Amino acid sequence: MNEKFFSLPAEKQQRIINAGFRVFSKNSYRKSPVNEVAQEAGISKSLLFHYFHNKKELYLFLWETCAQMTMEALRKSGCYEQKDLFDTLYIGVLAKARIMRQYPELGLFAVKAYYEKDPEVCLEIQRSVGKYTNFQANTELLNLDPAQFIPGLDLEMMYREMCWSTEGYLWEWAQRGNLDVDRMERDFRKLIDFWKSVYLRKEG
Amino acid sequence: MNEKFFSLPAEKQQRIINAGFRVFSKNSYRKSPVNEVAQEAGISKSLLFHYFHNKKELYLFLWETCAQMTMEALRKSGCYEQKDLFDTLYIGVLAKARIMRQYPELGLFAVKAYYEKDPEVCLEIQRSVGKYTNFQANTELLNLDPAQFIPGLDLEMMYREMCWSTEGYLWEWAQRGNLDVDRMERDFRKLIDFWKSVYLRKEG
DNA sequence: CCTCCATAGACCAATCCGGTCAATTTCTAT
DNA sequence: ATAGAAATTGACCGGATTGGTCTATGGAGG
Repeated sequence: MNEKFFSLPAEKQQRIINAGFRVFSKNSYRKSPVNEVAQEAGISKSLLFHYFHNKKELYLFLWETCAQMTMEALRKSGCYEQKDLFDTLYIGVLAKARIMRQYPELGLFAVKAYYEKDPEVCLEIQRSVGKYTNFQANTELLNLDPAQFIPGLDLEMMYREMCWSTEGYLWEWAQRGNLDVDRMERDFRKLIDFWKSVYLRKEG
Repeated sequence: MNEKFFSLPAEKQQRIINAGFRVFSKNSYRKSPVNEVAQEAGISKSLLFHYFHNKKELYLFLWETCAQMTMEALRKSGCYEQKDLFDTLYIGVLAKARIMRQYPELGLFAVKAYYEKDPEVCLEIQRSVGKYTNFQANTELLNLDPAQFIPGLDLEMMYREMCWSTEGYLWEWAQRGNLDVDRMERDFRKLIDFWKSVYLRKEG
């Protein structure tokens, strides 16, 4: 890719990246016209091809950017150093919300790219995933102290249930297409409080 | 549409409908080639156009079929007459599983069509939705007896959380693209048992 | 052998798509 | 002000795709 891209005013870079996320998250790789990306970004197709030699390069750049930004945001949010599961979760959500304010479709793009099956890019994506994948894992579970929770609770089930719920919530808004980040933050605060009220052992 | 379609052997009708669900659930209306539908159904494009005069008609037929089948399945499953929330839920899931065995992508198609924004079909879809929408509603909540549940439980939150979780679960599999219905039935059985163990007031 | 009719393949015109290029505008340094 | 470099664009191209049509084929029934 053309390194001059990074000399562009930040706002313009962001507009282009966002347009890419949006278009590629709505359609499969093959059915996402570069043209549309340019239009949404408010620039000409030629200019886009000036910064990225071809569609594939643009796509892979978006993916790499997406991965980098997510990891960076999570890392510096400090959510990994948290002791309490719900604190971890909440801080993670806040971090994600902060990204989504700048790049609303980043999350959707990530998932779509992760499951992309087009042979033109699929291999590269998977290879790149491999590099990062060691981290996250569900290390959280290891640190859980059963004494904190109501007796007999199936901790793994609880965790999976919470993940699904989160995905379901985000997906619902993604379909509608007009995710309101403030609203999301509030909803998640309530959701997490709900979980605490249900899963945590009552004090006393 | 050409009524002769209904004289086709059931298995062939089903194959065509399934191909339609699959293609239209993967891409937006505009980017779903009729060609692909025909191929996936194992027939020629010409034949498809023989039964449905144009793309729009095919699409709208699929939507109508999808809505009819879903409502019919839910109605005759008897899940609406259930008293217990979790029984209702479980029977509903079983009913949905039965549909998904015949039409794996029906659910995905439904959501995609519901949120479709293409002006060529969007209006008709919404009009059709209006006809059915009176039903479902969240009538379930009205029949809930708080005494059944653990004290202080936010019933509405619980219900929404369960919905999100369900959506999240289905979505995750949808992305992977290889939903195993048996597996789903088992997972949901476990999920519902988990909810019961957490939300229901302990006997005694 | 004739008649339907399900079915397919070739075809068509329009559009779309990735990508290029020459031209024009804008910025910068003198 | 002006030359030159860089940013940016609109026009363009060849090939693929798409919705849809038309004609041909092949088999079942009489």
